[in-house]
Amino acid sequence: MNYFAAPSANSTAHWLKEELRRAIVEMEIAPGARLSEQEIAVRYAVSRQPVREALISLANLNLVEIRPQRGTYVSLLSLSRMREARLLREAVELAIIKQACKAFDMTLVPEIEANLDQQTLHAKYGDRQAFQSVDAQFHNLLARGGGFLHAMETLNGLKLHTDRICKLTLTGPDVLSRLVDQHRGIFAAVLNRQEPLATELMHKHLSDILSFLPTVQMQNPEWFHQEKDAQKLNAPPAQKLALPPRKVSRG
Amino acid sequence: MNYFAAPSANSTAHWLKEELRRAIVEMEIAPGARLSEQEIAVRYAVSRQPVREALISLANLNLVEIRPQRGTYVSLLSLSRMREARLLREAVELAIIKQACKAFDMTLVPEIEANLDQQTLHAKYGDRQAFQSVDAQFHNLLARGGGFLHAMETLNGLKLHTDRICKLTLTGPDVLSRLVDQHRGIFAAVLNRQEPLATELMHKHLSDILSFLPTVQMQNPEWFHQEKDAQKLNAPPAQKLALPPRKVSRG
DNA sequence: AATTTCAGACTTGTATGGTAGTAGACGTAA
DNA sequence: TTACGTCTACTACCATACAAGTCTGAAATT
Repeated sequence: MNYFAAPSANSTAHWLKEELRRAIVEMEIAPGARLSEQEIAVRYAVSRQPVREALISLANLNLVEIRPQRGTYVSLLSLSRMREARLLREAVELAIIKQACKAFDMTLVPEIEANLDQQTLHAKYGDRQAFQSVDAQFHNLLARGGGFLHAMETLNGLKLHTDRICKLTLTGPDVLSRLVDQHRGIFAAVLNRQEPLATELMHKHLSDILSFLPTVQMQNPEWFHQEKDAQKLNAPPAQKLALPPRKVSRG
Repeated sequence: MNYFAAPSANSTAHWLKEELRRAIVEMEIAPGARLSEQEIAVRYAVSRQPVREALISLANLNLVEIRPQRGTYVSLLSLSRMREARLLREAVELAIIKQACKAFDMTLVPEIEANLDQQTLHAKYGDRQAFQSVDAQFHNLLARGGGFLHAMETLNGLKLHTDRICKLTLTGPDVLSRLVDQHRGIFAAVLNRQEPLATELMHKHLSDILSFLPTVQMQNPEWFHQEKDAQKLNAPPAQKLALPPRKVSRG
């Protein structure tokens, strides 16, 4: 049957797109780095065409920037984009939570509880990558429970802008388990139909996503777009906490 | 210079993508219609490769569906998608309006007023296509005024899902001029920093986008995904008003 | 008549050669 | 030293050829 066949889910182009997306979000390829079609083609032992198509899709996601006849580069991190994306994501998530509190699809409850258990586990062992994956799934499940079967596309599109920063800042079991607690609180509030509480918790949950942003930017200015901060737009307060000065190098 | 160079803005592929996007949104190509790479290539006198790349981008926008080795088809209209998109768009627009009421970039005021005048003109002459274009620009200007420089991407992505329906239902000067009045009201409320009024007006403005949807679906069921309406999700009340039974044919 | 098989005419996916445009090194001249 | 052409080695873009999967329909079989 294969009803939900993604566009050529088995094709080289699709596979490459996913692989490159992962590598970019995981910061294995630094923001601003060059991505030559030719080089990628030989590295993955495929022709240039699938590479090209993968890059086009990534450009549509704003993860790379194709400059014609010049080169293709991993998009730099943009403060204004991230702040906007965070704000818009909050708007979307709150709309979802509201609906979820009105009517929730109870058949999803077991799946969500299993998901929360996985979160706990990954947090315990500090497996950030696995946690982020399950975290995304949690938010998608909330959306589905609230009756939003397609919102995850918009949501994931917005999340993409902040995922790279989260990869850097979600370090250590303490940070992760704090997030799990927030998730459990939100889910409980939804099940209890406590809309004001649920929205308040979700707001708090999303608020400190960018707390560490200034620190990261300070330590790695070459990753960021230099932009006049004319647009403050809910600028997060500078965080004083120390951030591990990890530098990411290309594989 | 060319700082904001869109990815290959002059390329054949980009040009084709825009052309096909327009044709699909304007319903010149019916939902469900087949789009052969070969056929498009000969029609526009280009090779298959740029066509292919254009279709990939359109698939990323959910405007077409590529089924490997089978064919490429214009996406069907989906009730659930449209309802969700409308709801999410409202969430985003309200978030923007809130910010706009807090602090608005006054340098944009002349541009917006000029835009409103254009709306009035297009409405007067019943030029729906021009109106829709200027309408989109109005909402983008509001976003920019509120400090959102990138939100238009998310916004336009959500709008895409309902644009085809709006093309069918925005008929006649009376409907259009009503929308202009709503726009003027919203903008005035923003300038006067009347947040509750502004959000209320925006809510009303967006609420009846899908009013005519059941009628359209009744008259052209072949354009729609057949879906169990298990997800009612703010189902709009069936409208009794007569809709011109216009059938759209391929060019 | 009903079912299976198989050949062919499609479809999209991939590989590769060639083209036009860009950037940077280099030499030359002021 | 600085400014300005030229040349060369890149780049993404496009066209073409080939490969592989899918559907259709007619012919062979039951």
